[in-house]
Amino acid sequence: MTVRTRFAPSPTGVLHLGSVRTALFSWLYARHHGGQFLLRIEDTDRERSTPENVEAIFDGMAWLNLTADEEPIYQTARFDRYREVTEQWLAEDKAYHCYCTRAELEEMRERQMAEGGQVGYDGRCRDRHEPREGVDPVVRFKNPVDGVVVVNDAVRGRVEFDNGQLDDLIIARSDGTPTYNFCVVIDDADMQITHVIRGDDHLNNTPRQINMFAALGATPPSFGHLPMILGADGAKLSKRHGAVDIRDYRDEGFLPEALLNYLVRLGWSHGDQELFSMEEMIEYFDIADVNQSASSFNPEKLRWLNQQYIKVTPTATLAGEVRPYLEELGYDIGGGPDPEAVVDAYRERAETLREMAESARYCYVDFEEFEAKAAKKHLRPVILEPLRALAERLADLDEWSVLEIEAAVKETAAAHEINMGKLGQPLRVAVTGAGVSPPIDVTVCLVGRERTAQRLAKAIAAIEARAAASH
RNA sequence: GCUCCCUUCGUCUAGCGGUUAGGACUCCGCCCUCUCACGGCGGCAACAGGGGUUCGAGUCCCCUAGGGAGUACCA
Repeated sequence: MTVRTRFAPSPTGVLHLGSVRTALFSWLYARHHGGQFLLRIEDTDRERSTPENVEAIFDGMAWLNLTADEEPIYQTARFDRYREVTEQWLAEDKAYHCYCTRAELEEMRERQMAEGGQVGYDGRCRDRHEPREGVDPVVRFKNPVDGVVVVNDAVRGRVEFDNGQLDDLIIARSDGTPTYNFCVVIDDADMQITHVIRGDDHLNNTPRQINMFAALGATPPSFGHLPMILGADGAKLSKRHGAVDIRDYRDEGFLPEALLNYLVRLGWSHGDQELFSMEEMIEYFDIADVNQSASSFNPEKLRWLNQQYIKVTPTATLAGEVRPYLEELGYDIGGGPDPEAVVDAYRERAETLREMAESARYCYVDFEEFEAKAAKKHLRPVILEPLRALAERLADLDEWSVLEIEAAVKETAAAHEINMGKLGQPLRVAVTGAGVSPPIDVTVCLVGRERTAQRLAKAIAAIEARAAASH
């Protein structure tokens, strides 16, 4: 039997971290077993579903490269099918019309709550078929009244539910539209889904669904319920914990592989391994190795992982990835170094693409002022002569290369009998405006011959002014 | 309230009856070093509590506590 999994998001919200991990696990499971991974848009809630959210889902999945093997299924396109089953169940006495009003249901719930027992529909319309004036009925599924439903969950193990605890759920609203639990069952059956991997929050729905599979005369798929992802503080993941929308992570400069690598380790592990290529994930992933407990989202570790990926991504690829960020920051790329050079200089000192682009600002944009603290410490009169000599030396360089620049700095320092650091830091502040940058030869090379000359002149003038002021 | 799920360093996790309880992120030292990083080395830090079972329990069972989910004409 070919494995078929599905990811079934509801476009009532954007694609977020937790959904993505669910999608990833489903995708990995299918890939691991050489099966198919499908996408289904659960848009039966027409009030809250939006085309923008549908777009956000496709967009996110495409960015992450979590490709589906067949065209996506839209539940709204399948209303005829759902109606067909509803009619059939009504005819077979597997479902019934319920004429209870919302007020009546509310009252029942309150009474049950007050009595301290279980809360749920009591089935009062099971044997009351006559219509009631002014009430559009809902259709309820006749859940078995006794016996137990056993869920052999791939991650939880055997879980039993008493049918007595389950009530007759609504499968069609009074306006005729079908509801979630019902659609899921029909779709999973029709799509021939073999393995349902979904969030923990659905574990309680599973016994009802299994009962409906039976009513349909279909074999239920295997189930695997994933633990939740919590925010860093252990509370439910929300906006408070930073980005929720998966696209925000792209905007911040995370690489899709890094995000996926981070997510795969939330609730799953393969010994002590932290870094997984997509091939390795597919090869090693097993639903049986999935944890049973919820895990907290740790932004620091995601950042660390992202850097691990930045470090090994080929230069040309990475340059292509940072380009949009450089542009977004308004840099004139043509008027500065090749992004490939920036990428190689910064791959070991940036955790995100955005950070990388921001750090490289001085390569493309002239600064007005030297950073006060750095200037005070490094742009001092003592360094005036060496800096002048270096400026001259640099201006005369035949070739503007890291090697030539390195030699120029070293020889100038030696000629003035000072350490590399004594000259390097002032030079760094002069050409970048601040005290932190890649190795000085690389930095100067990045800044370019012209800007280096201008900025050195500016620094020298600043030091001269400072010297004059102190006299 | 009722039903179901969960519980190893701050966080992610390894562990599958006998371990000095391992790794990763974070943090702190040291080394490397022209700054920042990277890298290397070292350090801080955990079996929720209580009962059993067993020669022996982080590992098996029960209870308690604490988290979470569901209990919608949401998905």
